[in-house]
Amino acid sequence: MTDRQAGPTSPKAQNIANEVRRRIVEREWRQGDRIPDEADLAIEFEVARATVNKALQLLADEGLLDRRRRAGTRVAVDPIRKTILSIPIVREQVEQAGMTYSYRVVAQRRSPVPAEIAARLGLPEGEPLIHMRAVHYGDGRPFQLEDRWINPRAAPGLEEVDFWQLNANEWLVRNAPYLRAELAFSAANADRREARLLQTRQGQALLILHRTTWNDLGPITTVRVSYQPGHLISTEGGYDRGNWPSGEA
Amino acid sequence: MTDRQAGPTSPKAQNIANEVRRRIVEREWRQGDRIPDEADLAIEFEVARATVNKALQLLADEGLLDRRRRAGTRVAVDPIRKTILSIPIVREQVEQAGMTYSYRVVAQRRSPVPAEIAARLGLPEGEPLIHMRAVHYGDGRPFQLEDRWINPRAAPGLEEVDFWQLNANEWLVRNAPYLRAELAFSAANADRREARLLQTRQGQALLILHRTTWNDLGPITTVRVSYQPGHLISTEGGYDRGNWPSGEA
DNA sequence: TCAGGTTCTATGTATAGACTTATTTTTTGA
DNA sequence: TCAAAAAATAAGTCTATACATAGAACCTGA
Repeated sequence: MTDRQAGPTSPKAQNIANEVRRRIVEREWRQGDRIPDEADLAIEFEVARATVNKALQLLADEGLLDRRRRAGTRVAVDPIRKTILSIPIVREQVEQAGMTYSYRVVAQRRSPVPAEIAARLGLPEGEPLIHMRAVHYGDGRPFQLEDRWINPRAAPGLEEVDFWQLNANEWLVRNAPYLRAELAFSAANADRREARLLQTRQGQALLILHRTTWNDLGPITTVRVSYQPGHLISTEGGYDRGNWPSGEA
Repeated sequence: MTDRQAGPTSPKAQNIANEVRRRIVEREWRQGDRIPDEADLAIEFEVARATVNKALQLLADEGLLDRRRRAGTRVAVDPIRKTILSIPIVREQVEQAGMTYSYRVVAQRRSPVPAEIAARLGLPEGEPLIHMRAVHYGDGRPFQLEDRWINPRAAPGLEEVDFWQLNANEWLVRNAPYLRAELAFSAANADRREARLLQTRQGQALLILHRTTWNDLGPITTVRVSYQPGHLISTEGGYDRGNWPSGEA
């Protein structure tokens, strides 16, 4: 009934997901509770079971629901905090902030990989990789610093590239798509070189991002990014794509 | 034909997604290229269009594909790095590391909210909130430190709780599910108090996590977590759920 | 030439029905 | 009593079909 008077079009699965969220937040359904099964909800909401399934899968992906075959669907006891984090390309990030982007390679050479990095990549120690250090600037002020190891065996076409001119990150992103990525955050005190390159003082706390990527040929690259002091990496909106219940606040 | 001999069962949509990934990584389909439309792929893979749609949506969510109505599907030019980050509950994290968890409240009182926090929460300055500081330990050694502001108006039942005994984080997680969350990372030098509580030296670089959550009643809580020196927060597996192509490496 | 409308097309979403599969529950039998 | 076998059930997946809709592409005609 009231077939559709909800103006702009509201995807049913979204609406159902929102309604379920509401019931959870409103504590009609409490943590650990079993909720009605898909078939029942399909009847209640007057939709096909597939639609309910889609909605509930969405919520399960968010960590709000636990679903198990035959056992049914329950409100997660520990609504794990899953967020989608997207690491933008530096240049875009800088330009989006209205600044002029520039890039400078500080060092680059082919060099046998040290033990620590080799372990991270799963390569034998001493394997010759390309090592480079570069600084990214916004309006001439240092924005981030990268210390990167690249495995030429996993990045065909790499040898021809002149990284003194081109941004390694962008070349890799555009030319060596990866299958798997690992990402980690930590903090470190700026050492003397970092302090100099980032134009800050030694000992300053820096946010560090480690990223390693692989394709089917093996590890492509591992990079340690040091951000300028005070930099914030943030994610927003706990939930993937999805409109909010109208009265969002 | 060859109806099903693929042993364990492989969800078709997953397989298609993997195959598309392979074609992208293998550079059969290059960044910016338009790929065949759903109908064609459905014919090629001998599945229903809905199945292709599911696979491609998955890849679009990962940021590997750009899809637009009528314009078709293209390989993303900047395969944005989207990762799912899940922040575990402290206690579980500690216990999973095989350590004994403990928790100590350092300070707690009702207090008018300072301007900075008020702004973050979208509340008027001076609103009386509950402010608390606590340390989480693993095997008696400080693991993380939290500095939290709680809005009792958004967390009914809060007044009765004795946070000197109970873990605020867990109580909130279990009793005040949120609709929206904001999360941010940064780094900071330990001040004198932090250094003392974390048993480290002043100036030590610390990884800081800020989290603020809302429900339909307004902001619930905002917390600043300082991790022990050297702590790493990592995410793994660039892709959501999804089996890997068999020869993953 | 170009603003405005029209057509067309690839994706977005929903549907009913079927079948699969993991698990729980129940039953059976030693 | 307890373990193994059988039944039941809820989610997981796929199919075929339908219609909606954004947005290119193509037409107009002034």
